Amino acid sequence: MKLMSVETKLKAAGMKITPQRTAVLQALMDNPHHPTADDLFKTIRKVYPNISAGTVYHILNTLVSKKVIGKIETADNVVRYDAITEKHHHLYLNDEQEIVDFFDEALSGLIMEYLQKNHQLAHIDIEDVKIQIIGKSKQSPGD
Amino acid sequence: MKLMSVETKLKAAGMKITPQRTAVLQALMDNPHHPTADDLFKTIRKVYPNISAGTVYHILNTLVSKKVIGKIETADNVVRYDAITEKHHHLYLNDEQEIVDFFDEALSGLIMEYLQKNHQLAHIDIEDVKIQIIGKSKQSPGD
DNA sequence: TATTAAATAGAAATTATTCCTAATTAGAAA
DNA sequence: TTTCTAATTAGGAATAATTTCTATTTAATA
Repeated sequence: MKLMSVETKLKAAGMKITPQRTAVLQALMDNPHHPTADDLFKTIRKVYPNISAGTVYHILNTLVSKKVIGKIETADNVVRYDAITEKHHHLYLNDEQEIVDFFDEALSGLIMEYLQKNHQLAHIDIEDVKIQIIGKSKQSPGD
Repeated sequence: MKLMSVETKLKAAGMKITPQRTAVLQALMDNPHHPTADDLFKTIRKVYPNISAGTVYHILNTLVSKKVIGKIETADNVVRYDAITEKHHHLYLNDEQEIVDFFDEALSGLIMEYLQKNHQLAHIDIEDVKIQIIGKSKQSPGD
């Protein structure tokens, strides 16, 4: 899964391979900072100057719906994307300036197990549990 | 904390008490469904017909910055608000159609304790941990 | 009750995203 | 290979959510 090329991923999702899709998915895979659609648009336009913003948005939506990429929740009104589809969590640092991936399968398991016992959740089919760790870098002198 | 009136909350935050602010905070406290700014605007306008949308947005921003209310993260591009500032988690049900509060201090403590030991987080000052439980109501016949 | 800094109304501006349509193109089929 | 066709894209207009602006109003203090 992790090592699939852009084209393999697109094919696996049953999507036609186009230069635009290749560029969008590659740009997202190359950027670990959970970019917005506009971030990606600007990056791609440098090498592919007449790609349309609407196309980038459209491709991102398709990739999300086919579960090739993920969306990230943010407290402002921009959608961020994530090339990593393996279950993982996020570290929201310095007032959401930075969102860092955080992998810890043991923790996910621990929580899942704990939640199974909760009667408030008895009638819920739990699909996923995501943890948001909100914090600040200790060395940052600000505030 | 929980039982403070709207006016007490505003005063405690060092904010002037205005009818608009009172209406916005009261409307949010009366709505457990994590409304958007526009939801609140429409509700308030019924009883206060010439309140301005800009004012509602502005008041909500002020309330968030003074930590009188909270923002909720969503995967689409709308900001939702939460009158409850006590630490709690959220249940995202049926593809985010519904966001339900979930209180479990024991779980929060468990996770905090677990995370303290993680060396990836050694240089992070953890301020909060939020859990998003994504799931579906079992009885829902859809999909 | 007068003063003044802060708050609001209303509208315009901005930002993020979606929608629309004609032109193009990837991949299947011949 | 070439042809065909449904899917994709460019470009721009439209929409939605939110912010900004400015003149007017108002809450709280003196």
